[in-house]
Amino acid sequence: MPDVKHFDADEALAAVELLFWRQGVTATGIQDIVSATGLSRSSLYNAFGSKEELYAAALQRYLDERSRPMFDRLASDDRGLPAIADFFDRLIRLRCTGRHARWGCLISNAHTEHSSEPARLLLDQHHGGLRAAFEAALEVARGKGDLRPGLDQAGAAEMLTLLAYGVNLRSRSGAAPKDLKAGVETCLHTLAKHPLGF
Amino acid sequence: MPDVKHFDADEALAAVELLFWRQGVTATGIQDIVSATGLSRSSLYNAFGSKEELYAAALQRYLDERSRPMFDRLASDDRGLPAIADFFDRLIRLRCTGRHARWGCLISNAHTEHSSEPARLLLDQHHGGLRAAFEAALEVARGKGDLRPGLDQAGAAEMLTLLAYGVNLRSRSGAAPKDLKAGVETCLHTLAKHPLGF
DNA sequence: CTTATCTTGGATTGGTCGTTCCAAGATAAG
DNA sequence: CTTATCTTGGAACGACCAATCCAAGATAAG
Repeated sequence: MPDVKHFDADEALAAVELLFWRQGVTATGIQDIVSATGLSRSSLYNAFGSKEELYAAALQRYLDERSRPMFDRLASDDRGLPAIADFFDRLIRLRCTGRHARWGCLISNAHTEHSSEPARLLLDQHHGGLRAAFEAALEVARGKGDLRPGLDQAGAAEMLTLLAYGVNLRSRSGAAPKDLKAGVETCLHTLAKHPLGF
Repeated sequence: MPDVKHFDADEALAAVELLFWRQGVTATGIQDIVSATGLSRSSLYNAFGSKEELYAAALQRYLDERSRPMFDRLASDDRGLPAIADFFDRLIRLRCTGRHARWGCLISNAHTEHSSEPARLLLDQHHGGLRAAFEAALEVARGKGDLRPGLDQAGAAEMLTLLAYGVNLRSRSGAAPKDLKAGVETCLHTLAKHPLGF
């Protein structure tokens, strides 16, 4: 008896995610979403509820589909410091070139825009996830004896996380990749016991 | 013959600055500005032009009245590394406590919201100003022999600037001051030649 | 006071905001 | 096919958006 859904909810959410990512929540109207998804207002509200809920869903999708894979790759990379360097290389390339150049990071952007408590929790999750991934990579580096003696690993993980946010932010205003790279590379050099070969 | 202005333009701009700082541009309506300044729409548009121009003026005021004094203090502080540590101490206190707690930095926030080219130039000015101040402090530290040998000072200045943006961003979502401090302190320790006494 | 000029408040513009509602269309079980 | 249920598109809601305009008020020189 009951009718089934006539569209792919996640496909629609993916389109919404791109809108919020590029333009922000407040600058994105429901009409923009209707146009981008091809769905009607009714279907949208029926499937996702209010705009705020839609935003939260988009944040969640970004965290799961975009951030987490980056975190996991970093955390399971057994190279230590080179893994961290690789992470930042990819990050800067992602932020400065290609389809999403100058978009920044949806989660970083949300720090300025968010309002609801569920949204804020997602930001903390993102922060914790990235920080944990850095800690894992640092622990590997320590095992290899690559870390500067006396380094506070927890503090270093927090520092690297804040640095990543800085990269995300500045890239949105068109910061030069070479400047971002210079800042990151100096940071990595100060973590290492011996001069790095990259 | 001509009549004179009946209000203090900078006083009004200061109120507008606070609104944009706390709520962002898009979330702030002209009506909010009318209420906060006590001025009429006519006076507002007559004195400042469009909302976009008003935003640019607020950014400029923030840069001149809030950021620059911090930069100048840092650049003219002759202590070197302790000057940098002091800068971050003040920054974190400013961002996490008091009247503007959890507001972040208007310029950092603008990275997500800005649209016009004049606004973007102000962001670059801010970045360059802070970076130059860090470079000056690092140069002092080098003169004292406090810097780790082989450190790239330009890269370190860029790193510290990105770190400050990270602090600004995370503070808006209620990051714990102790976490921010931990990240900053580790960063400073890695810059120093010898263990720091603070 | 007269007069010329600028300032001011309030009404008003056309447009867009997020959201709701309802009738028409689509679907699948019986 | 009938029937019950869900989906869909489009109209409509009141509220607010940035911006403009104009008549009335305030001001200061002569």
